[in-house]
Amino acid sequence: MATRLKDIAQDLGLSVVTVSKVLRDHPDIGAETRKRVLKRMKELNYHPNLAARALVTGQTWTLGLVVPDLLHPFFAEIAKVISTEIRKHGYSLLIYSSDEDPELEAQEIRQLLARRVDVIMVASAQWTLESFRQIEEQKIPYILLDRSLQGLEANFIGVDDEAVGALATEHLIEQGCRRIAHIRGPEVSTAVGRLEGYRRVLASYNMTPMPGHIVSLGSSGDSRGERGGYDAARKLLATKPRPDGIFCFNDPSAMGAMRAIIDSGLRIPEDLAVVGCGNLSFSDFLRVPLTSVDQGNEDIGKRAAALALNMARKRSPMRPRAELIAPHLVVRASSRRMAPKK
Amino acid sequence: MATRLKDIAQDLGLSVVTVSKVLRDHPDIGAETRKRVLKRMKELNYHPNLAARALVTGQTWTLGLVVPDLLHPFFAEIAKVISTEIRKHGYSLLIYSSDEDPELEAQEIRQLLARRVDVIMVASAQWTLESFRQIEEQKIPYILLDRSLQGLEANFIGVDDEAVGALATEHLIEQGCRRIAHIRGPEVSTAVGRLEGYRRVLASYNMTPMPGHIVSLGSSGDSRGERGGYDAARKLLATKPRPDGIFCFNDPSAMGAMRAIIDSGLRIPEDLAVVGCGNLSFSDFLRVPLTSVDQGNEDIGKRAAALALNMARKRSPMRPRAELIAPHLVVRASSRRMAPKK
DNA sequence: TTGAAAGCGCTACCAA
DNA sequence: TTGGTAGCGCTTTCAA
Repeated sequence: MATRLKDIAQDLGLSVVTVSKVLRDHPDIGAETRKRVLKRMKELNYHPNLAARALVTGQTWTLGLVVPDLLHPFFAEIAKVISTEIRKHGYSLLIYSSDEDPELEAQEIRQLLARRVDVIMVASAQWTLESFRQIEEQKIPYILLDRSLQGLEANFIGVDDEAVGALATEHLIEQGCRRIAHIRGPEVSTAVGRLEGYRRVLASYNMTPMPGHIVSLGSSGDSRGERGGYDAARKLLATKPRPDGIFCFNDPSAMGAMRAIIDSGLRIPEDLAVVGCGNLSFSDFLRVPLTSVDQGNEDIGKRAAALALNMARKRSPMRPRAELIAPHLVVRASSRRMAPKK
Repeated sequence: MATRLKDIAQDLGLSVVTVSKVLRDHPDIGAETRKRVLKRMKELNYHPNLAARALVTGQTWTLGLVVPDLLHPFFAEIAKVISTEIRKHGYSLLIYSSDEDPELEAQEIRQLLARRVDVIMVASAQWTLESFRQIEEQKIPYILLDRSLQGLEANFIGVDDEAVGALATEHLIEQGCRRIAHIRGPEVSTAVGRLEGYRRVLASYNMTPMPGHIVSLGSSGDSRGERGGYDAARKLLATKPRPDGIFCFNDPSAMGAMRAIIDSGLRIPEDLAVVGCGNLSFSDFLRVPLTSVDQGNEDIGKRAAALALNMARKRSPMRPRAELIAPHLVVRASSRRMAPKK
């Protein structure tokens, strides 16, 4: 059906090998021959069969990416950046969305193994290390994105989550908040780290979270956390004393929380200051523009792409390395209670 | 490196063929043999090499998707839904983000051809039909998503854009708007269709767009249209008479437009009603919750997946078919100027 | 500078 | 029920 090297070779009275060499810019080919071959390739609209090539070379020129939710702008951006960066070097990206389901994720990783991708990247919802042991067994290089796993010494690229929590909490304190609550995420490293940073800063100010002031984002399934943030904030608003500042695990949950606050007739930031994390592109357009910790989404994607390309080329495994990205705060109306200090 | 059929066959004193048959659940295999083989496969953590299989069968079990901007929630949702749907049937998805660049898109389509994916899906930023002629030449089935192309008789799945424009415009008229402006999108079928619907409804009410009341979203590069919407709205606000309603090409541009309106001290919807399109998940959380035309994102993804699976199986090409999805309006505060009629 | 032979891991076909 | 042979389209190696 599709044109093959053989067709071109026959047309031109050459051998398949010669044509193959032209295809790959092999040096020892006569200028005239090369020209003829290239011309014929163009005429026939020839595309080399990458599956066949992969079978011989062992390289698929394909990378794999598994994220928990491709619709979440954070992961969408990472996917987009990686895809764009690696394309420049001839690689393509298989993308899977695991829906935060460890079983689905494991299945997707198995797919990636069967497809012999050159590098696997995962933002994992996994509880166990089994999937990663399997990857290691096949000697396929892999990178953990955003979320690290206990007991797994692997390449990791993500934000410094403790710094995220610290930054947000410190900011709220500076804005005069004294009863700072936290809406925490699920049991993955990001949520744990942010909680840790929050606790650490409070402690350093001799403060301590009041009872009921750390509440969990329920796993509301498909949603990114808007619903969970709403519900969590309702709980917080019912506590006494009421918090005067909330650090939310991420921006969607912060959006939900802000809605709950506004619905209850309170003002942001006067009655309650809110800080999120992710600095999503629409933060500026919300009812109250949202202060958020920026985790350098694009940076994460770019570094992941660069590392992956590096690993795809190297045959010898390198020592796993963790790249922690420093977060920074973007202050907007949702937390601005003091005049900016100079 | 990785385990092969041959390894398992040797271990068990069987032929490769027999093992291969077990792998594919071929009926005529002894129960005992099957059990032994499966056991050994599990032990060795065997994954069939799909590249090798693809070479023989001509099927890659891979579908390709090209979108203009994976970070745009509309396309992110389509990508996610398709990926999720096809996985159930053993297919994986290669995703590319073309950045609205026809040249990049053409390149990505060429990649997909080289990779012999079973079906190609494209939300195209193309001006010419060349890429699609190439796809046709290779006899790879393809589906156009969201945007159709003039003169190309192809499978298409997307919203009925004229209906989108009509729905939005009619709604604004019902809300008492009399000078309805339109912020139109770039020169692709979606923008053209929505403009057409807008014009048609105005005409049916014996209205006509005032001079300067149709303004173009500039191509502000990477952005989804927030910036373009802002700039476009500024232009509209400077016209006399000023519009009292704006139908925006999509939600991001509507967000930008609303910001411009608020910045200029006008009220939404009292002074100016705004309607967007896309019904993105955060529409509810904006400064003024945004009325938007829902184009059935999930539905588009599901139908695309179903059609693609169908095409991947069939060897015989079917007649191209267009599936138009009927949009519906989601009314929120940004346009609600009248009490709901009963 | 060119090409013949071998083989990548798997499946299709047909014979035992 | 099992397996030998051939071959998918390409690259690698080595000889001409």
